[in-house]
Amino acid sequence: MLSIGKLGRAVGVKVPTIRYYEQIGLLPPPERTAGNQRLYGEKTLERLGFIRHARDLGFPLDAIREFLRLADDPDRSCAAADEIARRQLAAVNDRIARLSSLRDELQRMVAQCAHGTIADCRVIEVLGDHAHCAADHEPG
Amino acid sequence: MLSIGKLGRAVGVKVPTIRYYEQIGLLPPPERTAGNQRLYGEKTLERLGFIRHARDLGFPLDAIREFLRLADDPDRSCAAADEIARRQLAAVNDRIARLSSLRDELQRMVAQCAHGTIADCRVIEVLGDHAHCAADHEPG
DNA sequence: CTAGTTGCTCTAGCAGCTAGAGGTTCAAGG
DNA sequence: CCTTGAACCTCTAGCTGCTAGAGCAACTAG
Repeated sequence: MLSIGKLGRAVGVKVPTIRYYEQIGLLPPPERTAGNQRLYGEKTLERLGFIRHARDLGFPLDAIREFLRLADDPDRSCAAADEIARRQLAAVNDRIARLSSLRDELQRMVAQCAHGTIADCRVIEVLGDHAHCAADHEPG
Repeated sequence: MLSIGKLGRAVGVKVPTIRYYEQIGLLPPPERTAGNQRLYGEKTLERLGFIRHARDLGFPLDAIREFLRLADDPDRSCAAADEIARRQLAAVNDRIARLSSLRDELQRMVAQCAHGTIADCRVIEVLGDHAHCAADHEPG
């Protein structure tokens, strides 16, 4: 059995975060010692590892909650889990595309900076004037 | 002179957001009508356009605040603005790299889903077991 | 002139934690 | 066995960047 600190260190999640996950119902209320301190077993270690990993991958807590409900009921169809993963994949592709055009613009900004005074520097101007923008976002 | 609603529509920023920017000092307190309603001129339109554009590009408000301070004082060296842009560029490249490995893993997850029950589905398993993870994040 | 939209201020809420106060319990060393 | 200090407890408040709502005042079009 692990204390909350050891669990946190084992999984790479901070102690207040674990308590927060319990509070919002992602983790079940654990056993307690006689002195009211939390005690965790293997199952919670795995469950928290799953949560941490999914968070690293950018899944919002709501999606993780769905995953966990599915995992708690393994006879149900895989389609739901698949659908969540597909949705996340689409969102990630979208974010990559937006970030790529952002990167292009930043590179242009840095390249155009003449290393003189602001008056000569295009960084501010590029950011202020939409006409100089190569990104995919719309004006107005 | 523009009302707050017209300014918002012109720039693509919601009305409460404009008031919020004023509250945190990104926009100066504007003129008011006799009836206490905000009135904006060209300068604020440009300034808000700048902010909106920079937000779209993923700059945090603190970085934007820095940019605006520089723009308000155009005799200073460009180096600071350049430095901010470089920092942002590095951060963006980092985010793109992380998202790319995330995309790979999600694609793998989706490809491995057997469209059967959860018991056969690797989505949950891949997320739970770090050994199946090709991403660059560390366990523990 | 009146109706309907837009504006005002203020407070509270969202995600996903993080930090602090003020106190208790546990584990290690002597 | 006792002490010390780290780790734990609960509770509240704060962070970013807004968004939503209440309850009211002012502006604009017909």
